[in-house]
Amino acid sequence: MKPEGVTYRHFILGLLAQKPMSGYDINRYLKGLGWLIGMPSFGSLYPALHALRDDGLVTVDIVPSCDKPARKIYSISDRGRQELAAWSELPALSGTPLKAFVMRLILSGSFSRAQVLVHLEQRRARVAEHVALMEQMAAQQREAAEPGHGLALDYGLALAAAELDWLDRTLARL
Amino acid sequence: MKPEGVTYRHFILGLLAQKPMSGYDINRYLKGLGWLIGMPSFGSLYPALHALRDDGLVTVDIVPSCDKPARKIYSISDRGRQELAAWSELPALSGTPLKAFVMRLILSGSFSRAQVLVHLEQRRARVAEHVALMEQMAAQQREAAEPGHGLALDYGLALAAAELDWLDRTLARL
DNA sequence: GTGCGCATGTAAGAGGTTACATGATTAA
DNA sequence: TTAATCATGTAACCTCTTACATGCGCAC
Repeated sequence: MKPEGVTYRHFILGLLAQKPMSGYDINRYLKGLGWLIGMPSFGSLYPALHALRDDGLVTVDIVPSCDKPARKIYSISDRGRQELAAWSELPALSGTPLKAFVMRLILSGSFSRAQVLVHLEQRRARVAEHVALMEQMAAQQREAAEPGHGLALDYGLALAAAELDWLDRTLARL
Repeated sequence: MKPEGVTYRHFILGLLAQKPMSGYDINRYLKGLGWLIGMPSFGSLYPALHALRDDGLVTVDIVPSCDKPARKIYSISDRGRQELAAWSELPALSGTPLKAFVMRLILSGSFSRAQVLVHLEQRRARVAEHVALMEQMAAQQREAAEPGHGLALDYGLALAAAELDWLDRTLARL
């Protein structure tokens, strides 16, 4: 399997593994989670659902309604579950690591406890790496006087510290 | 001017407003800032630079070198500065608010103090909104038992709290 | 002698957003 | 009557990533 950039394909598949939903349901379910990473618009949600159906990874139940358009409830299939399991083993190496991580976090209910721990530890290692990098940069250009850069580094370090803290607390709790 | 999704165009323009750089320089400059939002690859960096040049927003200085390929140092032009000023007034309404915010943060050296404060306050308001939304969702489904969703909300709230804290401290400091 | 840092660039393809189309119901 | 929620979908467009091409110098 290829590394594959941040796609909604497997993310949506994972959501359907938690419980059968329609496209509209998924959209609602994701409200409030999008502030960090942004969430798919209908223009990518519906086509993604169609693709999953065409590939046999999900099945559709059409629930007709008298007045409104028929709801289409998607459920994950056995092949879908296999694909999802394979995907969950892949390291999250994408261009926007935060996005990949948050997606896996949301899906963690479908993964084994061990798998979740691996993801959290991988993320911890990644963040720690970047903290080291940022501290190094901050030290290097103490008087380089690029004010925005300094502000951004400060912001990044603050968020990273909070994230490491959360990761440690969460790892301890499991 | 249209709202315009997250593009590197104005971001790169803003970086060149801080100091003249080559594409390779920009890439180096951005190392370490990418962990949150991801940073442009050469495949988008160089074409963006060419487009800015074609539109007369930047000028190029070719610095030949005996062995290595000639470096091309880009500098912002007056028209570029105008465009950048106009862009900085726009509210950051894109699909990935974090990305838009971090970009403006990095560029804050090119903005007026007042402008920076506006950006920080807008961000504060946004994050506070989402915190309210997340708390509401967390309260609603206390026993809904969607474990991943709960974990993601917890994560989101932790990061949001840290960000609000940073924003308040930074706003107070200016 | 293999890989990395320097330094620029192009082309194909993937993937997403925006805007549109449809249409009933309900609240301000 | 104007707007929002419910509910699905398509198509044009835009942008970015990936992979490639080139080529020197230096370190292991």
